[in-house]
Amino acid sequence: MARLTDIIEQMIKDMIEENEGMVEITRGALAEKVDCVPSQITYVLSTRFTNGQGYIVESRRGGGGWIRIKRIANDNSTSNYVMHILNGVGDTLSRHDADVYLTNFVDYDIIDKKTAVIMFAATSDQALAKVPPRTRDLIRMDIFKNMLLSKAMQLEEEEKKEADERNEM
Amino acid sequence: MARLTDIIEQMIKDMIEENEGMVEITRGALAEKVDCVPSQITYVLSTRFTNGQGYIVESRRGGGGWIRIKRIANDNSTSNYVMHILNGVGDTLSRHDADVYLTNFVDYDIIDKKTAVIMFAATSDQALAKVPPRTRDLIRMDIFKNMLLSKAMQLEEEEKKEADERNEM
DNA sequence: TAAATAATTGACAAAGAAAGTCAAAGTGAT
DNA sequence: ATCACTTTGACTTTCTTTGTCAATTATTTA
Repeated sequence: MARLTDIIEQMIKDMIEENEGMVEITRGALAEKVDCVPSQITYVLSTRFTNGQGYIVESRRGGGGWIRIKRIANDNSTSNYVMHILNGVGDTLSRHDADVYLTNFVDYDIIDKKTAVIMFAATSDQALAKVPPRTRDLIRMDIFKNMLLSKAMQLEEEEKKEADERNEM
Repeated sequence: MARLTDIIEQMIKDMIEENEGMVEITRGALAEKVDCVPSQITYVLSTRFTNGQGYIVESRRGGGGWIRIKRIANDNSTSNYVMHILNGVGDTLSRHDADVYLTNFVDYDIIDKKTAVIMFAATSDQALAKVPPRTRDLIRMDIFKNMLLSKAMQLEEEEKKEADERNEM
């Protein structure tokens, strides 16, 4: 089961973790360590470290080249952040991408793990089994957006309440 | 006559039993063991391991793909209650009935209000606007059951943890 | 200094390895 | 004989792995 992809993904994430949000590698060296072709690294980066997944990847070719992977910091207010995501996403959402978003939200403390599990359940393939495959990702997105919108409203209310309490002092 | 379906069903259930509620298989391998076409496994999963029957099935395609089957253990009071509800409801769920159930769950302290709001959003007509009206209530029920099942699993885990803590004293 | 060479990553395509879908054909109860 | 359930298989979609060649940059050499 240990897919190469997953091993590489984890290695990079560990490195990022150890390095406070940023890591610089050379593709060839990492490939050698994992014993795979270099383009495998490229593949992992393009499927697991995209913008939507909260990463910025920069690189430089040529002798002495490198690949730098940064984790995007989340310094907005949380309700703003959610609204930002909400506006950025398109019309369709694969099961996998839903998972990625939710994991991110949990990591950034926007939703708690229990809520994430519920949201995952609501957008799972099993829940949508009776939806024709053609439209499944569309429906999934609608459900996801609706839940997220509710969440954003909850967050906004909480933030407002907190602000009020501060003002009363 | 031992139907293939039944044999496969039993095999999977045995595996789940041995594995504390969860197994991960590859469809092809299991099919080979039973000497049937892979889609037979799919059939068994979709008829015998549904949400209503207390199972959550996830999968992933592609190289290194898998199918994961989780069952709710069902030996605890609250999760038992939720499962009871889950089995009692039919195959379809109107928007209004969803609302009634959720209000009830909140009243009975099975889910908190925030979660209820999320679950409401997931089953709202707006979320399901693109689902043809004829099947909308069916899909709504599937989503509802999936979320509820996840919730039941969470509750069960919590209860187990609490019991453990009591035992440690 | 200009040109060649070596060292890197990038883009994309092809092949491989799963699982998913769907409809047709088979079986068994009633 | 019908109806629901099972079984099968061809085809599709998704994800992974590998490979090739192009683009870019640094370094060496003439």
